[in-house]
Amino acid sequence: MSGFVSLKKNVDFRRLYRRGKTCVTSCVVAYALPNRENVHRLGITAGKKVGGAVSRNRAKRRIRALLSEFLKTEEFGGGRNFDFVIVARARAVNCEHDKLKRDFYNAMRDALGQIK
RNA sequence: GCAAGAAAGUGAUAGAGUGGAGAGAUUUCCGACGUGAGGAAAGUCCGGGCUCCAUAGGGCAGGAUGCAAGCUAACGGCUUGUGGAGGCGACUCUAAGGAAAGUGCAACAGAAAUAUACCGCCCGAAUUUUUUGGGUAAGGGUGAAAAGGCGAGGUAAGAGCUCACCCGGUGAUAUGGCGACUUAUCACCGCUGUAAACCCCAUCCGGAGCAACACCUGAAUCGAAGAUUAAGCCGGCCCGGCACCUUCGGAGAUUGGUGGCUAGAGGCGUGUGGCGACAUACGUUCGAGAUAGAUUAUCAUCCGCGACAGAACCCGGCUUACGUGAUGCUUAA
Repeated sequence: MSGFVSLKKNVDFRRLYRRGKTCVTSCVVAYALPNRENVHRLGITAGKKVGGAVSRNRAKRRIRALLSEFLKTEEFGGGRNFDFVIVARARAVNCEHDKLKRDFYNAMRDALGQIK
């Protein structure tokens, strides 16, 4: 995995919700903000609306896999490091992979585009 | 009807964890095992281990349990039985002590709900349409429930008022059984239901939990000692004081790390004992232990088209959820 660590503290989540650049799609909500660390950091939120423990774990796994894929693509230039918070919505559990991937990529492009 | 069990497979690409080496939050390389989610991991309803705290002994309060004998580390669990209920049957269900210790409650209906008299029946009185005093609980009607049932005697009419038989209860004796209980005889009684109302009786129960607990690191801070003048502050300088630095000791925070942590009241097989739960001997077998939390993502193929659902200290149960396929024995037609 081309590296990121997990975002743990509630303070960090609140900072992203308040100041981060955001984009909403039907499957996910993405927040992004450049950080001063030398790694990317990722926090995933899957609330009770998503489902039970099985559903929530599945949503988190799908999103984590997509992000590691995304960080390796050409269009993500690199250079700076970012904090991400991805909120999983109920559809992220069972929808088609293509749709989730399209939504996720759109959300990330949009959020990162706002920063640049 | 019962019992016991399964909980899709294969391949490709990418990734994760674990071990080692470099590197030093990220990351690079190498290797191994083919390694890894449940029957309920769930609900957190009981019980136990383990840890810390409390504890002379006893009682009250509070809570739990409630047919018997057994099994078990223990249990509110399980086994085998007893009584009761259901089913043609295989079989299933049962929170099953006490209402004859006391208190409470019993809507509506009904005359009356633990004590009574609306209609009726009988006797008397007045009036002769009826009214009124008394007796009675056979009959009517109400209700979830109405004074044990039926027959005879008895009576003005009736009534366990008396008697025979039956039904039920309590007690005593005897029979069989370790026991719950069973069967029989005798005596007394005829008493509404409700204890998942209070209550009574018997038995049991200290509290909190792995975010327990132990250790390491040691921020601000306190005390003591020391050291440097080239270096901060106090006035121009020295001394001195404060701060800084070093050492020792105290106290130890949010955070962080390590242990606790997984081989166990374990699984499987065979033998022995037991109707059985289970016990025991021997043999054999095993390996998630994460810490924002891994145990996958995507595609292909296949078919029966994939239910309920995600370990968090560990075990024994209970309860609840669950698509499909399939096994054995038995019952009825």
